Amino acid sequence: MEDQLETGVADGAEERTAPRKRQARGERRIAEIVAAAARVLAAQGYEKTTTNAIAAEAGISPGSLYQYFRNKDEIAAELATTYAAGLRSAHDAAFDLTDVARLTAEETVDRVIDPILAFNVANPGFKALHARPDMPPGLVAATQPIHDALRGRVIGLLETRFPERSSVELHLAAQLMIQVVQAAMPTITAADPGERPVIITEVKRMLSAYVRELAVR
Amino acid sequence: MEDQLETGVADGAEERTAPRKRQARGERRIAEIVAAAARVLAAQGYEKTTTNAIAAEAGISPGSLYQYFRNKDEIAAELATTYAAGLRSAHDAAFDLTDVARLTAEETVDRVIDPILAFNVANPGFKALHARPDMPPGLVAATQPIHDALRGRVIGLLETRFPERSSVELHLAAQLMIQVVQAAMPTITAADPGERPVIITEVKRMLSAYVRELAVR
Amino acid sequence: MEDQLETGVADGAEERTAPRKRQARGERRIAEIVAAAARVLAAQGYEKTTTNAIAAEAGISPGSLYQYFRNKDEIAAELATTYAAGLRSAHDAAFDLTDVARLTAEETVDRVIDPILAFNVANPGFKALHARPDMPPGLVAATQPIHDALRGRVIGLLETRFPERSSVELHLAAQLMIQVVQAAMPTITAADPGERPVIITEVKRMLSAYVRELAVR
Amino acid sequence: MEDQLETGVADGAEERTAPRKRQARGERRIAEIVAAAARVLAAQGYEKTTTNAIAAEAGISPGSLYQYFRNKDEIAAELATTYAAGLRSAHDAAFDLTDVARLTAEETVDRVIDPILAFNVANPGFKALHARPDMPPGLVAATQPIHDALRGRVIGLLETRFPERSSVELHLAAQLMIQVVQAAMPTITAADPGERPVIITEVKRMLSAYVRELAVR
DNA sequence: CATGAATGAGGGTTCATTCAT
DNA sequence: GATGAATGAACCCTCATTCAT
Repeated sequence: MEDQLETGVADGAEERTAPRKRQARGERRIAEIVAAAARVLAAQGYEKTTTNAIAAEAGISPGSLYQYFRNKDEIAAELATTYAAGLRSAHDAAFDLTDVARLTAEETVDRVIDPILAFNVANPGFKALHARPDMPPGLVAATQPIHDALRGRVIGLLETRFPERSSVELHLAAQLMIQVVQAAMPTITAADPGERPVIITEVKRMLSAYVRELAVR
Repeated sequence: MEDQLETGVADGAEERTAPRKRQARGERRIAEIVAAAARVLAAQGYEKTTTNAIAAEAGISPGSLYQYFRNKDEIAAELATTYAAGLRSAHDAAFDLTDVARLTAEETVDRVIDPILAFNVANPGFKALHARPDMPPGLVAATQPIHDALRGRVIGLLETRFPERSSVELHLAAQLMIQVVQAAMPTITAADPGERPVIITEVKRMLSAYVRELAVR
Repeated sequence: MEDQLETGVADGAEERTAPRKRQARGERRIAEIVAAAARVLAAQGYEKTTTNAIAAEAGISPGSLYQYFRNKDEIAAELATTYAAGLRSAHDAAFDLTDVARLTAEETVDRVIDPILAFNVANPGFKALHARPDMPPGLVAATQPIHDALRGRVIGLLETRFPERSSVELHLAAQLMIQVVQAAMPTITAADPGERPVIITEVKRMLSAYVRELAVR
Repeated sequence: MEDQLETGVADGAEERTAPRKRQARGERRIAEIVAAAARVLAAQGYEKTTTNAIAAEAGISPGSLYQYFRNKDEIAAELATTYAAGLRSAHDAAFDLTDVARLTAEETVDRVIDPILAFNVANPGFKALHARPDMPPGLVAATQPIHDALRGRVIGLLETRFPERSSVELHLAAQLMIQVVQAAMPTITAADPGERPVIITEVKRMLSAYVRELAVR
């Protein structure tokens, strides 16, 4: 899954000059650092994650970090961007809007939730980046794209499913649905793997009920 | 315990009041410190809250903090206890289990949520104390009572309303409902006060739908 | 043995006015504080002994300490003085210079050492007051009387026993003998009580050999 | 270990020296810090020695200390190790067990004491590291090797000289002899350099007498 | 570019001492 | 006098960041 972190990033800008290689190397380094940050973040949480620990995990010197990032928050921001991309492509794989109108509430919910769940489980550092009261402003800004991308997807799905509902309504609904999943995530990941389906089912029940309510509102 | 301090000093009326006054002063100080901590916590979040900042906010010296608390976590723990009590009494005012069985889903949800919402709005430091992956163990322990108390209330209400549901089911349902509210709280408090009712309504819709689903499951 | 701490201090100045009682109370307080200090010192060592701990042990408030002593060192100084007196009277009981000239080396050594050993064992706080490189100057000065008193006694004994030896020689010899005992004290007190006699015997052997050497020098 | 750091970097000569230089710099820094610690320790004693003072004395920042040592005790431990090595080699220079059996008591004593005396005079920080009741456990452990090494030497010498004595006896004798020297050290170093020989002679007399007693016991 | 030693402002906490009551 | 809350400088240590090599 850490591999994913590099996917979709370094391709597309294949120039053929000397700087290119350096550029490529730089991007690889950035990816390595970000992957290291993800690992440390997953293990320690945001506040207890030190830049030295990230550097050590990435196998480079502390000083080198600052060749690529101006400060700690910027690393987190880059990781957030990476996560946004990863989540986007995870959703891409599952999303197919062609027959959304015919989906049951349960199916709709599955389409929204399952990729999020899978992504959270596969990327344990993800949760350390969630909006929290004491997040530094820079990180808040950096985290925004993730949420925007995610919400955009869900809004798109809801719009297709409920064309009669207002944009504001769906915006709010999408946000709320996502928040519910994220709120339940710690409980899910902390639970015994065998117990997780029970919790997930409960979350889905709530969301399905909500989607149904949205239909008849 | 406090009484004991006064016992055995049978002579002199001022001997009886002096300790009480000091006692009272001590409790007032503790309350002041905790209130100051709540303010700083609300503004800065847990990790960025320094003991010096709490002391300054409370108008005392750093050393004085430690006359009343052994360390930073203990201050947070005391605040958590205070919040637990506040939340309990907020719920007490709203809770009346006598006719719960006749409640509609909407009414049930209101009973659960409204006190929580009001409490969160009134106590902006509350959110800084929520369980997070990188919380110090002492704070985790200190925060537990709040969650337990809250969940206990909600479980009690659900049990009365849905006697046919299993304890495990209701336990999970209660936890999930609370998580939803807490997850939506940042959005609510961050929103323009005029916009809040819309968001709150949406949250309640989701929960009401869930409660209804719980009834017919 | 703590009783001893009060002995020989408060008597001799028995005035009969109002201040007298207060004076007496003050001296009793001082004695209590000093005794408390001795206990804490014995348990914690000099550096780890806090004035608050002494106050608590004495059953008074920190502020009250400073009614009787200007600072921490002064308490230690007073304890040192008390110890000097105690040691003096301990020696008084054992010393009888009338027939010293006829004493064997072993007997001479016993006379010097036994009271010191007994005193050290009985007053576990004594060792915390010994001259050490990091002692505050005030305490150094305060400790001096103990050593002077002790050395004075031993010099007196040696002078009687070895009238032919120069004062400088005996001064040095006395100091050295005392140092040896003090140096061995931690080993003795730390040892299993059953093992102590073996160590003590060894110390005495060394000193006896030295005293004999002093005779034939 | 150090070698390993250089292995696997087969290209480039500067690649081979750079680590060595850095390594060397690190070891020099450690030595500087330890030397600074010795100076501060000599002047202030263990408890009053602050890490900031050591850093200042070493001409570095407080934080830099912790690049090389995990905490204050570890610095002391390193100094203790250094002292142990220094003392060992000081003894090595003076020790030659081949003809110990023929040594007079005086010569035996000289062999034991002279290196210790010289070492103490040359290393004024040494005394601050001696076992005391209130020493932090880490320092106790760190100091142990010094004493063990020293005692081992003396025991070895005594065993060669007095093969008929039991191991327990010699163990005790060695410890006592060392304690005597250490106990007399403050007096010696504090004394006017011109006066020192007199004191030293006296100490040696006592120990010689003891060694003689050991022979005829 | 890479290194990793160096920095130094704070962080939480302690404690001898003071002072209002 | 007695109290104990209050003080605040200082302690040990951390870590994001910089800089000489």
